[in-house]
Amino acid sequence: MEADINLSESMEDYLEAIYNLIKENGSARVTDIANHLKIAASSVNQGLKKLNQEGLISQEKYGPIKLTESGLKAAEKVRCKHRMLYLFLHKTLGVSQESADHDACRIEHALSEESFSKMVDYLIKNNYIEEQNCAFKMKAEKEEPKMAAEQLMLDKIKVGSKAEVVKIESKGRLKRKLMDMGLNKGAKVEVKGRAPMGDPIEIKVRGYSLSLRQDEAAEILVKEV
Amino acid sequence: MEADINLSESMEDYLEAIYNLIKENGSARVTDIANHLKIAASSVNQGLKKLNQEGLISQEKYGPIKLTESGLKAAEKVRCKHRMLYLFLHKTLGVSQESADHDACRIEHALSEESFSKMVDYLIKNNYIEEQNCAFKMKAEKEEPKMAAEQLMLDKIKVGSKAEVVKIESKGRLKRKLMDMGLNKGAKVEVKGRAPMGDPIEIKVRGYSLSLRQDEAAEILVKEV
DNA sequence: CCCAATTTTTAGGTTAACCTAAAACTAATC
DNA sequence: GATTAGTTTTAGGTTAACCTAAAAATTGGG
Ligand SMILES: [Mn+2]
Ligand SMILES: [Mn+2]
Ligand SMILES: [Mn+2]
Ligand SMILES: [Mn+2]
Repeated sequence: MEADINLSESMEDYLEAIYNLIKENGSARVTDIANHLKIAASSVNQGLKKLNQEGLISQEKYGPIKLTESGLKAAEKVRCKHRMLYLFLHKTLGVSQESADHDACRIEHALSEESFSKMVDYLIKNNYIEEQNCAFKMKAEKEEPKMAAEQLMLDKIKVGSKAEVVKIESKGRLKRKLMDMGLNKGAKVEVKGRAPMGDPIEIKVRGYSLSLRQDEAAEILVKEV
Repeated sequence: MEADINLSESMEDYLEAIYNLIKENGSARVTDIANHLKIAASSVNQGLKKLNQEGLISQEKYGPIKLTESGLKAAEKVRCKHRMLYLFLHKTLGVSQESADHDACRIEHALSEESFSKMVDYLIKNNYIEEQNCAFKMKAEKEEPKMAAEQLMLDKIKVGSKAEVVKIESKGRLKRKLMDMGLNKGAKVEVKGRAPMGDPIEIKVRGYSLSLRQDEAAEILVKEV
């Protein structure tokens, strides 16, 4: 309900793609976005720079793409408009899935807040959606598909839980070291124990047992399994 | 139903504006279009050049802007989409007139043929429009507001009818002469008589009686009153 | 550690759609 | 006919959003 800086259609599409990719794959890479939107990777890269400047994503060179708070909000809004429009076109008007989806992704950028909220009302009244499921916030959605299995840093995982490595955030030597220990993307890890001050964390990876310092573990992005 | 060269959003808006202005004022001038779309006249001028190249309008330097056959078709399609969307947003969803109109003029460019025709079906079923009134051709519309009081050349006006000068198509000396005779824009004329071969046409303007050669009369665009 | 494959970034374009300012032209009056 | 006001066009920009090709960094094995 605040400022809501005017985003261009492209910027909205980038945000939506990032949101969807993170939800599906756990991460949104430049090439994934490029394939999704059918544009060159270098164009995506430029777009991301702008989103970064606007504070909608956080991106360090070669680093993973994350939505900031305001970026997430904006992405959800676009996605919600897209889904509303899709439902309306497909379910109410009987437009084919392909056309409905295609048109929805163009119209989503042109729908004012007023029209959007009136359309939500209409869809609720006609039982195509449930009240709390979409109304402007898509609350339920945040929990159900869970934004792709909760992502957090390895040092935050509680003892006994299992997780899968998504990305190693650090660079250079440390990254090398961690990867050489078998902490590659996709590797399954289990947190076996933690010393009193949290400092050496004991994990099991690919059968091996490993001790990690907390600051090392804090560099490893994982998703709970 | 044919080729339907891809028009950009801007080009569609130009065509729509031209169509509406001709209908309302009898002519579409560069400045009118510019005011209507809230852009600079020079930008409109550039846009018109492109439309001209595409064969959608016919435009000679400093001359009047006319829609060609295909331009008219394209303009009608855009206008029809605009009106459908407006009706849907305003009448069905209850969106305010301003928002409905504003959104309609953005969405009109994003609506596929399929979605458009399904929406027309929907509006017909819900009695917001009549079948032949809009279905893709807007037939009725062409006649009712009559594309602004039938425009034709003065030599085609039948004896006894009255008309109003819209534009003098010729240039230079002849135009000067005709204007000096009082045939300015807005002047009311009455065709009093015509010689056997149609040649000298007798008209009355601002009280005076005048004789015009047929080729002179053929340069004067008028609308019937 | 080193290498090849992949990914990301940079460098250097193009195009559509705008803009302002100034020039060229037209309209209407004196 | 000349003057002035208004309109249209040209000239010379800017910006967003793309592109291709090449450089730089990362990934995952050997
Ligand atoms: Mn979109
Ligand atoms: Mn979309
Ligand atoms: Mn429009
Ligand atoms: Mn419109």
